[in-house]
Amino acid sequence: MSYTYQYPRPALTVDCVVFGFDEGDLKVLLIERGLQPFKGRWALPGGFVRVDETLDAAARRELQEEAGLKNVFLEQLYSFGDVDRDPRERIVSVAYYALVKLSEHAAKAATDAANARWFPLSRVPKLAFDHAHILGTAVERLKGKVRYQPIGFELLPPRFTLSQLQHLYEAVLGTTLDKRNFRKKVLSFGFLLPLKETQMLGRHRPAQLFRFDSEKYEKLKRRGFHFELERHK
Amino acid sequence: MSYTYQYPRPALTVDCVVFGFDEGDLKVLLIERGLQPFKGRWALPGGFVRVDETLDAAARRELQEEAGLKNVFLEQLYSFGDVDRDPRERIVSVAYYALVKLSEHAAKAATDAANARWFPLSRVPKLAFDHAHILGTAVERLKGKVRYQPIGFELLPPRFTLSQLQHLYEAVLGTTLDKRNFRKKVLSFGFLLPLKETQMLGRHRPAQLFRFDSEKYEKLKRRGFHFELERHK
DNA sequence: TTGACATGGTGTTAGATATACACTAAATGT
DNA sequence: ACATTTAGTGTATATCTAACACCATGTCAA
Repeated sequence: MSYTYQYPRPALTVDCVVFGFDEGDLKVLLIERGLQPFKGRWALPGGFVRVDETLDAAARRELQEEAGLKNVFLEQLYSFGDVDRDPRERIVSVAYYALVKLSEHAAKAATDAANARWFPLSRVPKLAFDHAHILGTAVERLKGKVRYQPIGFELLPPRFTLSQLQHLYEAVLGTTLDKRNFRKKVLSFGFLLPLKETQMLGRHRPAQLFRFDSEKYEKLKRRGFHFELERHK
Repeated sequence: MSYTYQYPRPALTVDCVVFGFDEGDLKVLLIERGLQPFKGRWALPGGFVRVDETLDAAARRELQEEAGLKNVFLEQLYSFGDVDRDPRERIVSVAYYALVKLSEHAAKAATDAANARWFPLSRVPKLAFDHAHILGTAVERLKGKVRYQPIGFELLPPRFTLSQLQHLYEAVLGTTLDKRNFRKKVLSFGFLLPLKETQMLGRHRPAQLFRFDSEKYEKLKRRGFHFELERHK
């Protein structure tokens, strides 16, 4: 079976930059390519867009198929259309970025796809195609976005400590933050719910656990509240 | 001549939201469709991506062909891929937005494309395809972007008064701003160069003209300066 | 020529927000 | 019990934001 058109058409793919956070490190999920071109190189999960699925659906399907990921935060990033970005033929790729709670998904991903691995951002290997460029764009976007939308919580377990939250922001923004000022600010927002439980890890004082109250956040947002953590520079 | 592929492929287009600013109004450039579908309806300028041109190049070519526009500020907006967004067949569109100095381009556009017209954002007619959705996305993006990047100047003549600048920001953000605070802030940035000339328009005191000093802005940016006008809300 | 009109241009103050900074608390392991 | 490690807390200062009113300079018409 084949399909014929009057004019030549670029092929259309989606590629996903999947971020996770663990042990104080921001990580990205990569797939080892089993086929040419770039056989053996690491690449972003992705694949061709089917003619009967939306772009978002294609991205979600690829995440499921290649990494065993479901129900993750997913947002379109940018479309990459350099003429020579794929050596085979003209391929335009719509890139997405996803945020996953590593605590929940690490196990699954390991079993579903033996050729998938998490890499700390500081130790990403040489990537196939223009994927290094896409990854760079995604990191920039994430940095910009965490400041004014509470998406950081998508990278943490459902229950987390304020220190975890602070370390996440420090990793994403590439800065260090003042503990007292950070706590004062995030608690002042009013959408962090202290739980009854605490977390004991290591030989030191246990930490209060919180969860992100998204209903409360939505309510605040509708009333004109605007999230903003750490202004630029 | 025809082109055959093993799997069906969506067609790929670019569409451009072209913004202009005039008489205190933010405007958008639309094209009246001469062919089915949506014959006679207004639509965003755009067209098919050729297999040997980048996405940016396709957007620039369409702006040139359909609206006589050259050398304008152009940035990718978002890619729209709903399955039924075009009644003919599956078409994915990479949307761009452009900012043009109406003072310079209004005349050209009028002659180059008889079926092109500027509409104030408040009087946009019913649009073809999902173009109303694309336009809405572009307006949101513009609103967000003017706050933290000095792109407003792309919509003004090379020499402008502070009142013009303020009215532009008021139109884009949909608010009113305090004149003294606004002037204090933009002048404090240090990239507005007062010119020797003034502008006399109407029977009142003439206004000082300024130009945007982009070299100075770039220098400041490299030193860690970060433009920010009117924080959210 | 004078006065009405229209827009241009200018500073200060009070309140809110951001920043800098150091010690005690509670658990564990030796 | 003490050494170690991370959790948790308040205040003072500097900076930024927001609110606010009047005079200046031109044109036009009476």
